[in-house]
Formats: sequence, C-alpha cells, structure tokens
Amino acid sequence: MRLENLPEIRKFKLFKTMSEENFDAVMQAAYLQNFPAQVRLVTEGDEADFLFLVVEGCVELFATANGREATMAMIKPVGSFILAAVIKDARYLMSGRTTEKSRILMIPAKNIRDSFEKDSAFALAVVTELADCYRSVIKEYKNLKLRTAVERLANRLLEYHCEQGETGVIELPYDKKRLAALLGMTPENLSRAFVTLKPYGVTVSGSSITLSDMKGLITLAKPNLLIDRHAG
Amino acid sequence: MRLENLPEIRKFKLFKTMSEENFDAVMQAAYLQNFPAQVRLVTEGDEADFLFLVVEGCVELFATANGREATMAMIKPVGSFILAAVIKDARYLMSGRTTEKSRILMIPAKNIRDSFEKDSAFALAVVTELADCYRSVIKEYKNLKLRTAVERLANRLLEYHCEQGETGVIELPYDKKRLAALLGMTPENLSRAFVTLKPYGVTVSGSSITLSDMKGLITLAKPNLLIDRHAG
DNA sequence: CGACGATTTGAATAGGATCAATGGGAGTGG
DNA sequence: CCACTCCCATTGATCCTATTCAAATCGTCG
Repeated sequence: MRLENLPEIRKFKLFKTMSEENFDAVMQAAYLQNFPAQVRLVTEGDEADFLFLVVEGCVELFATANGREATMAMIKPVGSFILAAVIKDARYLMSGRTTEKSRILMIPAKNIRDSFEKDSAFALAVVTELADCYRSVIKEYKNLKLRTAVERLANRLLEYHCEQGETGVIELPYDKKRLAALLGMTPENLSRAFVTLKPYGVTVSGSSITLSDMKGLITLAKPNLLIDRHAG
Repeated sequence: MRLENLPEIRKFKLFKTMSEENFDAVMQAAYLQNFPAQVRLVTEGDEADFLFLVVEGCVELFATANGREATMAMIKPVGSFILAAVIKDARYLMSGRTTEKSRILMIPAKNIRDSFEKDSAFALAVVTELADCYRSVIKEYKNLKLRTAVERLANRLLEYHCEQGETGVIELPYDKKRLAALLGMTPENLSRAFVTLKPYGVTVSGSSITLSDMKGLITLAKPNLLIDRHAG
C-alpha cells in the first residue's frame, strides 16, 4: 500500500508496540482505500475477512433485526473495528458504513491472526484493545439501561464539551439523525430532548450548541466515572 | 487451595491450554471459598484485585446509577467474570453477588497478569475469552435495542429449551424477579409478557414452563444467529 | 426561485414503569 | 397437622416515556 498515512497508523495503539518486521509485513498485505460517504464496508453475518482501520473520515457501526436498526458506535480516526470477529475468525455481528468521505485501511484477517501468534507485543496490544472495546460496550449498555434519553443526551453533550476544549460551545460531530440513533432514540425525540435541556442552559443553533449553565447541566446529567469518558 | 474441584477448573477454557507449571502456580495463589446466597463479591468502582471463577452456584452481575439497577449477566459454572478489568488493571464496571449458595475461586489479578506475559498459550486463551465476552455483550445490546420485551422473553425461552434438551418443558434457571431484570424489564412486565405468550403455546406453572407450539413461538420470536445462542 | 432532505412541532398511540392490592406457596412455630 | 407470616408473583389501574404518524418549517444546493 501507499505510505502517506503510515506514520499515524504506526502510532495507533494496536501497532505501536509491534515489531518493525511484523508491521511491515502486515502493511504490505493491507489496502488503503478512499470511499465516499454512505458506502457499506461490512455487513453483519459476513465472514471476517478484514480488520478495518479508519484513517480519515468516520464509520458508523450498526445492526439490524426485525426491520429495526440500531446504531452501535461511531468510529473516528484512528480507530479499528470488528477486531473481535477477526480474532475469533467468526462472522461480523455488526454492519459498517461510511458517514462521510473516508480513508480506510483494510488488513486481511489472516495477517492479523498470524502476527498475533508470532509477535507477543502485538498480542498484548490486541488484548488491551479488546479489553477496552469490551469495557466500552459495557458502558454503553449501562448508559442505555440506567439512563433516560434526556440524561443520555446531557452526558453526551458534556463529553463533546470536554473533547472540544471546554469553550462553552460545541459542534455536533454528526448530523442529528445519527446522533439520535447513537443515543438510542428517534430524531423527533432528540429534538424534544434538546427542548427539555433549554432550562439547563443548552441552546441549539443548527449543529452548534451553546452551554451556558454547566453546573445545572451537570446536576441533571450526573456524569459517572463508570459510564462516561468525561466525568471527574 | 483445596483440590477437589481442580479437574473441572483445569478443563475451563481459560486454563485448558495453560502450561502445567503456570497452572499450578496460579492455583497455589488462589482461594476457593464457599459463599451463601446474596453475598456481594465485588462492587463496581473497586480496583480489580481478583479474577473470579464460579465453580458452583451462580453469580449475578449488575450495575447501578441514579438509584436504578440493571442486571447485566448471570454467570454459571464454570464461568469467569471481570476478566477485562483484571487485564487492564482497572476498576470494576459491574458489581457481582451470589444468587444462591456458591463456590467461588478467587485468583489474584497479579498472578493472572503475570501468567499472561509468561505463557503465550494462556495469553491466547485470554484473548479468545475476551473476544467471546465482547461478542456476548454486543449480542445483549442488540437484543435490548432491536427487540420488544415479549420478543426477548420468547427468545430466552427458546434458548433455555435448547440448553435443556428440547423436551417441550423448561425449568427457569432463576426466579422470575431475576429473569425479569436480566431481560431488562420489571417483574410485573414479565408476568404480562408470559400472558401475551399464552396464545403461542407457553404455559406457566411456577418455575416450570411448557412449550406446546414451537412453530408459533419461533415465528413470534424470530431467533437470529447474530443475537441468539439457539437459532439455526 | 424551487426542490429536496433534514429538523422541528403537534397529536395520537404504544410499550413499559409505577403504584396499589390481591393471591399463593414455602417455611416457621405452635 | 394447621395457622401464621413473609415473600414472590400476579392482576388491575394509572402514569410516563418514547415511538409513530402527520404536517409545517428551515436550509441548502442546484
């Protein structure tokens, strides 16, 4: 593959500790491709042929059943997806599609599994990454089961605020439709949740959100170290 | 520790491939203890000092926030819990309590992490176990997001039916209160869900359930390979 | 300007939760 | 063996959250 993005990939936590030799071998076999928005990269039920890395852009992971659809996660650079299926040599449990123009690195699953056996530093990185993924899903599950829609939104806003430098103004990272799906609600309900948060200093203007009463919002959201990335 | 249950522990997938030497060392440091029902073994937020194995009995994993409580999983013999926290040397995201008289093996986290580094066969087993755990939570998450309460119950009944030998009669593995919590509903709602399933051949008599219209029940449940252990 | 998709708002509905009351065993003590 | 008690399960009534369906509005892009 071409090397323009190699340095950042090398810095990604999965590969940082990998031996030079294995890294080169893996990248030799990998494909770096550009995709437009709305391209389906993987479909649930398919065999795990590749590990995916989002190098630029964004990928939405989602699942379907009974005619319903649920957004499971959004993957931003540099992040991997469906590592567990690759390691287990199993079928994907989720589908993935780009939500914007994206640059995606596809690594044949076999190369990952081979390196895993040859390179113990890489094996450790895989375990750590898997443990992180596991803990993230547990947190999402708790978020969904233990909070109302308004509380989930409030905490998500606090998270973005934290990520974006605590300036009092947030830019939503996706359109509201997708944000709603990610939070486990309908777009209509998200709209209403924003209205509910108005008394807590939340002002919406398109994709730009102003937070003018952090204290009040935090009181409502009750951020929790064991659920949220922000909090503390 | 005492050795009465050693053979079954040795057979547990986490330890099956471990070197004799490491297994002995790990078990040397472990404690096997009997607990009555309703004993809190771990509390979310605590540091991961031990990996736990359920040798006999049953442990309920649950989480709390905002005065609410959610059951995350039930662990039966032989099963481990909070492996991810142990590997990451992080805080537990879930609490665990026995639901019945149980025999629990407690392995100091440090021994697990040490063996993990020394024994590559064990490392592989850990990765596999973590990947399994991850995929299980994803399935639970899909189950919750993509199905109604009645559908979740129907599929759970089919799962138990499958596990228990497809005799047409199921014995519920826990009391209904806990089953309700596990399925993400209230006990009242579980009761009503059973009533809803009556036209599909589901007859309740205490903890014993009769299924007399498998075809109808399956049509309603729509079991899914990518969510359910049964199905197929 | 006009069209189309995204967002918001409104009204009606559904799925579950909560609150309250009743029924039913299992275990205890007489 | 029976009465009593307590806890669990069921049932009924009501409330609440969130979904659905419908319509209006906003924004953007050609």
